[in-house]
Amino acid sequence: MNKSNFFEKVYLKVKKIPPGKVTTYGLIAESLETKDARKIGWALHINKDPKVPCHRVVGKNGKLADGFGMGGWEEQKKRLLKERIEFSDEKHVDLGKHLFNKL
DNA sequence: AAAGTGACGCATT
DNA sequence: TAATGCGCCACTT
Repeated sequence: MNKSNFFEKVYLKVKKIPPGKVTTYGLIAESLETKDARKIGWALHINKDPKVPCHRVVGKNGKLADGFGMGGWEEQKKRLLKERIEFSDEKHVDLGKHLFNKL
């Protein structure tokens, strides 16, 4: 049942993201003292916990994830828009205004 | 144990 | 600018 403590750490970080803010895989990876951003996305991919705002986690350049597990990046974008988060492109969040780097 | 996988990141072509 | 390759680290089979 417990995949690994690593996942919990990821979830913990993501859960700390306040509404209206976003963060990147790389930033979370650094917070966890690792270099692998892939693990972050992976942890969120298998995640089913609605308490984890995975839609607030984007790529380095604010890019949304193609493989979002609930309907694709379009669903993610919809949620972000709901939190007043602005987009610089269809698939890119405006990190300059909403980046949360105080994990 | 070895090989394969993965919602990324960065360098190079 | 876009596309491709390689690296990274933990998990699954």
